[in-house]
Amino acid sequence: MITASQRTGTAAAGGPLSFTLSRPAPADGSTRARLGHLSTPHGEVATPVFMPVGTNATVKALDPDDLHEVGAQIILANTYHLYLRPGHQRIERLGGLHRFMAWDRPILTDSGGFQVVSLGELRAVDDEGVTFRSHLDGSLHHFTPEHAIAVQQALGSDIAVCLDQPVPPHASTRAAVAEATQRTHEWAERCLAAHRRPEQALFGIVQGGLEEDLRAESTRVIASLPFDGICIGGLAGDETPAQRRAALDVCVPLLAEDPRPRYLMGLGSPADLLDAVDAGIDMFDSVLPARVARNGTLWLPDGRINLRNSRFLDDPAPVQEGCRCRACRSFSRAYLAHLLRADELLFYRLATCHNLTFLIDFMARIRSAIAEGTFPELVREHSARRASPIPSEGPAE
RNA sequence: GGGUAGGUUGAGCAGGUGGUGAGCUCCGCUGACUGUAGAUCAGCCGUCUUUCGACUGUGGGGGUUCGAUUCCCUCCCUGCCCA
Repeated sequence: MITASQRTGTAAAGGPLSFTLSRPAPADGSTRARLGHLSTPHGEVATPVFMPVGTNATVKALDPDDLHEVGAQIILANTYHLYLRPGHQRIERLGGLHRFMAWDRPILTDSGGFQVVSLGELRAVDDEGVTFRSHLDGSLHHFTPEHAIAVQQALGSDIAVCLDQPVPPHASTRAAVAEATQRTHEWAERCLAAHRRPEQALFGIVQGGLEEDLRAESTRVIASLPFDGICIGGLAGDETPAQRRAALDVCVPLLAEDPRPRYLMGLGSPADLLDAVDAGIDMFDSVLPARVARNGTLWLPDGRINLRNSRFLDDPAPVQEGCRCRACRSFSRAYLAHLLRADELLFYRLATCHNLTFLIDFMARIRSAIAEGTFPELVREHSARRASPIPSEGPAE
């Protein structure tokens, strides 16, 4: 086994990434929410943080200026996608991912582990690695933990992530979860061994499905390795919020004395983030706000609206009164509803700006509540709002 | 005026040469979306009905027939050609 002292460049050794807690979770146990500070080669990140997803070296529909305006502190890009196109070596030749996409702040690269699930029929897994059939041209690609690390090193992200094998919650037997989790652990060690870039942090991933003992074991195994941070994977599928919370309440207490950041992979609804911060999570990513925006749904403090609904065609109000985003500053719901129907490209940009601004501001609000010690009230306020019988039309406006 | 091709559910079409035309694509309406094979997908989209189902509907009117979108008569409308 590799220990922290054998690796250079880990958090413990004062390496590429330091994580300091400016406000730890309170001792009274009212919440596990905490305030932290990530320091990376490309700048500082206040946690809890939401990371917009830029799979193909772009957050769809936005450019870096938009991302700055929206308030993105760090974004995620995808190893698998960039490996297939345009190729990690090409990006390396062109000066690395930051330069390639003109993003000067931190980048976290996902390993491609999630594609083990999302690509469905297009892949096969064995102990050695994953065999993917490219979704672009059908060509076969063998992806090993070592390969996943090599690609991420070529991309030059601030934070790399281990190749893992998530298990989709539906139709997963305990035996399948156990096997995938065990494999994830073996791959974690191989990723550590393959990782050579002292300026790049590396996070390990906890799996274990919804099996409490496997989650706990996985947490202990991954936490015992000298990673710079701990990802919790496999919890953005079709499990219920209660199941997710239960899984987090297994993992996080085992990390209570652990100084490293905790990253819950793949969650992105406001309610999910609030609950997971309460459970002690520091980092998040999700395609949800951006995808949902492109498909016409915009988030509001009291719910959401679907701009496809005909009632917005005559609505002169901004999407959200008082919102600082460029959509709300200049345009009406009627205009956005028109752009959506007319299939105009501007819609995607404006809608994405709004939802990302909304979520990033929501995280800022969470951070200030933690700072002020009022986070439990914020949680209570939101759960009361959700339980309230007044909004009769479900989660709508 | 003559010739010719047509008129099908909001639009554009398919089909149908005497045996029950509600099929497609747009548009429209609604929903879904969580480490992006997603600016995507699903449902609905003549009327009534929660469903089952019933009814209406092939430009209008008439005729032949057990039965007409199909055959006949007549009228209307549209495109093109010729005057």
